Amino acid sequence: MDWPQALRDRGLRATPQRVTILAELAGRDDHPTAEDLYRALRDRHPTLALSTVYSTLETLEAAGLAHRLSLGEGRDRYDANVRAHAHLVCLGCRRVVDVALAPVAPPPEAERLGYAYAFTSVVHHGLCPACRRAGPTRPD
Amino acid sequence: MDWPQALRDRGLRATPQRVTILAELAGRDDHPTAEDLYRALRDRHPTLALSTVYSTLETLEAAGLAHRLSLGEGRDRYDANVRAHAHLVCLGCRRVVDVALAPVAPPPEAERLGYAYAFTSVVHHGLCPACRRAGPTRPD
DNA sequence: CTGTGTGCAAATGTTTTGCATTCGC
DNA sequence: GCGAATGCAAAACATTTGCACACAG
Repeated sequence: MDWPQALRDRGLRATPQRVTILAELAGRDDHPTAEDLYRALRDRHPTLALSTVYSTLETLEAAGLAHRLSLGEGRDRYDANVRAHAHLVCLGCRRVVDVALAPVAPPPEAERLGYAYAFTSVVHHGLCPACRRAGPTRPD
Repeated sequence: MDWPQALRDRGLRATPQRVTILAELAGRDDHPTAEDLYRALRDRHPTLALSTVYSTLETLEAAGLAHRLSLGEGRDRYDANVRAHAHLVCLGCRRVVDVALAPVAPPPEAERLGYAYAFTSVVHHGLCPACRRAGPTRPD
């Protein structure tokens, strides 16, 4: 994938920081946080600032090149998978995997209340195999 | 509703703080944050501490008397409506309303990957009537 | 009485902001 | 060269924690 081009196509400047962050995010499927990305890129990019990671992620999200996930963990995760999909979160280890998104209808209230419906986000929860084994009794 | 009893039924001490917080939360449908509740109760309950609101909300959630909503606003909201329902969030003003929850199936990946499926949360997004009028062009 | 809950203050962790410097275009 | 992006440090927030005192059961 030509990340510099993808950036310019949306009218964004293709700075090395943006390209690196976008490539790193797109290259992993573990839904990293800003800090995760920062730590992963520090070696290759010693002058990279954490605040640049934050502002870049905000920019990427606004440009539709990344999605932000707020799962109630105190920090946000990011996802370069921009195709429609749902998430499956482990209640034990908090791992997040992308899963298929079944078609969702807007709620009847949307029309009744006069909302312009936009989209729906779906987050499934469960216990992953490893956590099932680790602690069979764990509601969390 | 007998809040002290509801608390004791779950094995919790019915302190005045808990009763007041639970009653306030149950009496509103705007999905307040911890700070919102704290500010609303301050007058009636001058010695109430914000940290008590936080710990009480955590306790109520663990007891199944409240739900926590993480909508990516930087702070969490709470909801005493414990019946299964979805949420509809306005992209403009961030207002949150409860809406009907259509039946959701666990994603096929849950079984395929060996997850013990638990539950799914559904958040719809749209523009409320007021925000549609205010700014017709506003992706957010 | 006893142990749990509260209040207060300080700490923590994430995200944001201000500003001078750098660099893509 | 110009204006947008970056890096760095400091600030702003939400939330958590430690601990002495208060109170529900």
